[in-house]
Amino acid sequence: MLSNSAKYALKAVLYLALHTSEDNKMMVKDIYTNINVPQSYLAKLLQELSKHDIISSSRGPKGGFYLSAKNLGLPLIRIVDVIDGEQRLRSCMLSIHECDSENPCALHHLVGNANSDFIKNLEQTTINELILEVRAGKSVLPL
Amino acid sequence: MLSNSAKYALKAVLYLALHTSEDNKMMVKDIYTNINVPQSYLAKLLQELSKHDIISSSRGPKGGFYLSAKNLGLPLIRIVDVIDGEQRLRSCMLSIHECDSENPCALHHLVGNANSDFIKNLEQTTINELILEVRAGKSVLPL
DNA sequence: TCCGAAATGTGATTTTTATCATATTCTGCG
DNA sequence: CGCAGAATATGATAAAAATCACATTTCGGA
Repeated sequence: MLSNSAKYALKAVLYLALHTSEDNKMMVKDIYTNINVPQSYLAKLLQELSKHDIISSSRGPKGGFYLSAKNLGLPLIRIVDVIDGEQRLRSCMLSIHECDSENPCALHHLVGNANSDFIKNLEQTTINELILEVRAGKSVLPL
Repeated sequence: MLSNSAKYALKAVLYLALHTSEDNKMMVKDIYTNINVPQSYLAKLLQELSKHDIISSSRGPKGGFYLSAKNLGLPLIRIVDVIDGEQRLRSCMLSIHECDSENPCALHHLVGNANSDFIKNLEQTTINELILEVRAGKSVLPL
């Protein structure tokens, strides 16, 4: 469903959302231990996210990664689409091309709306909204 | 969610369910073209399924793979558990161990009951039930 | 202006998954 | 019995995903 990379990326972004801001950046080496992702792998992922303007960064001393207000408004789907590509999440359970709700493959009913609901949620929920829930204690981030 | 192998296995089993029986067996070479799975890869998967008594087989001339009445009564989950292992399907969206509905991780709500519903369906639906739906025209198997 | 701290870019290595190939064993039939 | 047709066993190769390593660029501050 989600690749390891996408999960890592989500974790990292959520962590940044909780702990950084424009004037409180964070370096990879201070992040990776906290979210339990291999250092240089995380570095690569963050660079990718940064390149696609999903997170922000600045180099040099006092530099690091962070989330701007603008970044916080992005829907979660952006993260997984950038890392996994848009296909992966949206492919049919049996990887059959001609499968949709009009012409459902045999497993379609079993999945039900599971997958499409999940995608819809990822599209409609912003990073910020998710963080608000965490702060409100409605969910947890035991990264 | 499901590995390629698991998808292949599901396709193969469904195909066998539709087209074989105790006295109408089928060889890999007559199956693989129909379900669009590489021949020797399919062979390996069928052997694995056979070893775990999910499908039946017999060697020699007039031999091949088939589904017995007993096989038909198995729940679909058996197929994916044998091929993918029991962990894969059941791991949390962020691969966080301590994540369940009691103590939901941040993404838990986004997935909603999607995943657990799917698993439940796989557990409760037998191969035969699925095939009946296909025969009744309620769903399609464009393998 | 120069040094060091940080991200960035590039590519090599390892591990897992998918795929292919081939030798071996079993079994029905003449 | 013996041969040919089938699954079974084993392991080699290819491709993709995950991981690691290091040289390069950029930038703030002394």
